[in-house]
Amino acid sequence: MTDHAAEGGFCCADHSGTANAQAILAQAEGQARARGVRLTPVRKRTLEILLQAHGALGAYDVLQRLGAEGYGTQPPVAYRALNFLVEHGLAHRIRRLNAFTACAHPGEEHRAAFLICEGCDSVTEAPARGVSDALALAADAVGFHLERATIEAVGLCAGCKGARA
Amino acid sequence: MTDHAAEGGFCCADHSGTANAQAILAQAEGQARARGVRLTPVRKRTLEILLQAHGALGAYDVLQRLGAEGYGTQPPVAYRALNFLVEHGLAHRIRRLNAFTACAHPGEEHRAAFLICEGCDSVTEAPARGVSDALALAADAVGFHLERATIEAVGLCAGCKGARA
DNA sequence: ACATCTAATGTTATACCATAACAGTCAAGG
DNA sequence: CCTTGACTGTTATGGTATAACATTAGATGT
Repeated sequence: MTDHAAEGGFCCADHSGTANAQAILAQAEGQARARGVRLTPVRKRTLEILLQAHGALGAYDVLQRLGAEGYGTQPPVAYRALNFLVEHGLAHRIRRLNAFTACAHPGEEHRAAFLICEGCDSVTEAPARGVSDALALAADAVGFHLERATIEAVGLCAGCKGARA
Repeated sequence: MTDHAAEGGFCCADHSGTANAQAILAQAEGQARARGVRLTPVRKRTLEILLQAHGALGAYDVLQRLGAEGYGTQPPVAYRALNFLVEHGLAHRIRRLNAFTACAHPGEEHRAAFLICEGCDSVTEAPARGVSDALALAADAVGFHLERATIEAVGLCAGCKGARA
C-alpha cells in the first residue's frame, strides 16, 4: 500500500537521516531516562527507522526492516515498539494512513496536526495550538470532556502544489 | 470489537429511531434527487441502520444486518453502500473506530468534529467551523493546500462524565 | 552472588478491516 | 425492444491488528 516516497525518490520535506534525526534521537534517550522507561534496542531502532523514512511507515514496513536486522519477525514486535513510542510522545499514529511517523518535536507541546500530502505522501507535523484550543471550546460547548484528539488534514504540500504547473 | 452500546443499553446521546431520524432520511432522499444520484434500497437501508444505531457501526456490523434482511452478505455490499453515503455527505467515517455514523446534519456545512466517548462509545458530531478555520490557518502558514480534514476527539461525554460519581 | 520479581521480547494463532476483479441484474433512454 | 451504464452480488485475497502464552533479560532486595 505504501511507498513511492519510501523507495528512493525525492520528496517535498527535508527530513531524512540528517543531523536533525541525531538530535531527536538524543532527545528521546534523555526523555526516556527522565521518565524512567527504557528505550531498548528494538524501540530505539524503530524510532531510527521512522526518522529515516519519508512520509509515514506502516507497521508491517517497520516490521520488515526490524526482521531484516535480526529482531523478531512477527507483527507484535513492531506494534509493541510503535505503541511504546506513541505512548511516550516519540511517534505519532496517522490513522488515515494506518501508519506511524516519528515525532518532530519530542518533549514539546503535543497538540499537533498532521498535513498529509496527496502528491508525495509526505506527512508534516504542524503545531496545532489554535486548532486544539478551538476543539476544546467546541467540546466544552456540549459538555464533552476532551482527553486527546486526532487532527489530520489531506491536501497538497507546498512543493507538490507548485509542481502542478 | 464493538458494542456494549449497540446492544440495548442506555446511552448518553439522544439519537435513535426517533422523529429526527425520519427527518434526516427525508432530507437524504431530497438531496439525492437533487444531485441526480439514486438512494437505492440497500443504501437507504444502510442509512437507516446507521441512524438507529448508538455510537458508530463497523462495516461488518452493518453487513450483518443487511445480510439478515436479504441483501448481500459479502463485505463489498456494505462498503459500497457506506462509501456512497460518505461521498454524498450522508454519513461519516470515524477512522479511530474503523466505523461509520450517519451524518447528523446532511446538506449543511460539512466541517464537523467527532466527539468519541470512552464511557459509552457514543459518537457526537459537533460543528467545527472554528476548528476548521484554525486548521486552515495552520496549513496556510506552511504553504499546505488543505482539501479535507479529519478531526476526532476522545474523551467523556456529558452523561458519562457525570456518572463517574 | 543469589533468588526473585517484573518488564520486555519472541512466537503462534487468529481476528478484524478492506478492496480487486468479475458476473449477473436492473432501470432509463433511444 | 434493446442497448447502455449503473448497481448488486460473489469469490478471492490482501492488509491491519491483537490475544495469549513461552522465554529471556534487567532490576531489586538480601
